[in-house]
Amino acid sequence: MARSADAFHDSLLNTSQPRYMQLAKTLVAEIADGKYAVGDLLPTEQELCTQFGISRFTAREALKKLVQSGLVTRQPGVGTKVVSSKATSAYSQNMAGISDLYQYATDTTLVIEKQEIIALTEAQSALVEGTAGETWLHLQGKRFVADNPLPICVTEIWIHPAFRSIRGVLGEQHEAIHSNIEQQFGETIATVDQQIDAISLTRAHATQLQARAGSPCLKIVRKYRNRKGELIEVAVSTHAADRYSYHSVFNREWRVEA
Amino acid sequence: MARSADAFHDSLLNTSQPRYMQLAKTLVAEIADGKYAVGDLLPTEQELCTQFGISRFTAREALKKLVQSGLVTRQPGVGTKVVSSKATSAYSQNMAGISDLYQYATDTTLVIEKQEIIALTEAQSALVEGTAGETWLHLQGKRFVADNPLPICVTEIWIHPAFRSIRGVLGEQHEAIHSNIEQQFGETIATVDQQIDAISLTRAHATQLQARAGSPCLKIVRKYRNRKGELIEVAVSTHAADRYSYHSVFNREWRVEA
DNA sequence: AAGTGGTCTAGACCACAGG
DNA sequence: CTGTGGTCTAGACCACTTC
Repeated sequence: MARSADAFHDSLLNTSQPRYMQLAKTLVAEIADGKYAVGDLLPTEQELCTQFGISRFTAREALKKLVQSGLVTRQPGVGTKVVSSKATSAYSQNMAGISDLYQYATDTTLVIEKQEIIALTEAQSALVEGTAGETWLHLQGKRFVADNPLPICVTEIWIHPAFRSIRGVLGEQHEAIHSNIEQQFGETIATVDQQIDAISLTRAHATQLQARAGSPCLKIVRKYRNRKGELIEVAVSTHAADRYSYHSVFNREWRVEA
Repeated sequence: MARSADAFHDSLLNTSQPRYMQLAKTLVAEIADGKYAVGDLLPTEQELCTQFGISRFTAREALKKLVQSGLVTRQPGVGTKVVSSKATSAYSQNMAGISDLYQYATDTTLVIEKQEIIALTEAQSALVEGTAGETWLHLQGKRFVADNPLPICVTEIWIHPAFRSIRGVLGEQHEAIHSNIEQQFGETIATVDQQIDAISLTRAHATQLQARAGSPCLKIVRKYRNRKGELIEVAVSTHAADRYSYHSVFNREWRVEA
């Protein structure tokens, strides 16, 4: 314990990050290293306070991060129990956070077939929270997985006028479009909200997917926002039902409300 | 502002919930009512403190809830901006964690119409990760929302033999079945994994939902597990596409990254 | 310069689980 | 009973945005 506390205090020189985040990383590393095994109890809040010379608030903020990562569960009167030793469950289409969206983009291939700057129609302006007539960049393509020649979905993307000069988004993409925006413009995606619906395949989409018109499909709309809440990109994906399935895992939070 | 603050103080008599949660619900309601429109700034933390007579800690905890719900974004030097009013025609469920599953169960009504103990078929044993012949409790029902007489989904539930003696799960349910299991048996649900697919409505389901057979629908399979990873309950819900929409928000800071 | 949210401290009381 | 985590207060300093 003394060793990790020393390492922690050394890291306090790094002012780039808040203390609770540094403590969270320290604990994550210790769990990954096996210092605390699955089923073990982490030090209590009080112990963390004295060991690391921090207030209870800071210790709790750090422990919150572990709970949100699904590494530990907490219970009044019991303590903080380790339930998993790895922060991220690398594989499988597991949507637990933004990072999984990046992973998804590298695991699959998006082929952009059309790229044009368009003036928003009324309907489109409602979707992208803009005003009709604004000139957004509109992309259209299909997403493929591994060897399968059949696309898993057709994707339409709208990009805010400020980023419509984005380069290199025609043809095969092996990383996310929003990742491109982040790199080329220094913009950061802070939140993504998505909505999933079941709809009938339109004739046009059916042709592109080589599926039967009217068959069920998953329509996923993802809106990418910066930390100001401004809409940077909207992606609408229409998935052939038998080629795609959405999966996610939730871990118990610190609080249960009735 | 005086009215909402008064209503808030009245609700303080309700000790069933912490203050920050009550404040969060108050703000969510005010956003839904249009008191704050999309693009507006919410009161600052300082204003909330004085208006509601709470400390900054409590105000911040409440605002965190709104951020997690994707309703607002926050920025130092600027304020708390509304980015969504959560107003949709069809019932839209927001899933950010397990607690939202409890909330969903209390916001809607599940009517269980059939309850029987069955021996697993081969197909069922694969679904519930048991062996054929095991005797699980099988429930069947429909879920309703508010005044709408049309159900939003039909639900089938399988419960592990250890908990098949569960009581009070026939008729109208206003809390989650897994919540019942937790209370009656002291078992704790630690993780939930769910899978979402689009399928065609079978004739039987179409009749129950009073919808058209063959129309698209969302099929959601949720598996509830305890801390040991053992499967406690499996719920399969088939949603009429035009009555239900799945929504979730990812925030950048949800994960601890090394 | 003024005000915002982000971080942090040092206290406090509570419900709950365990011996 | 003691100790746990959950909630809450009243302060404080900071980086940042906006004027």
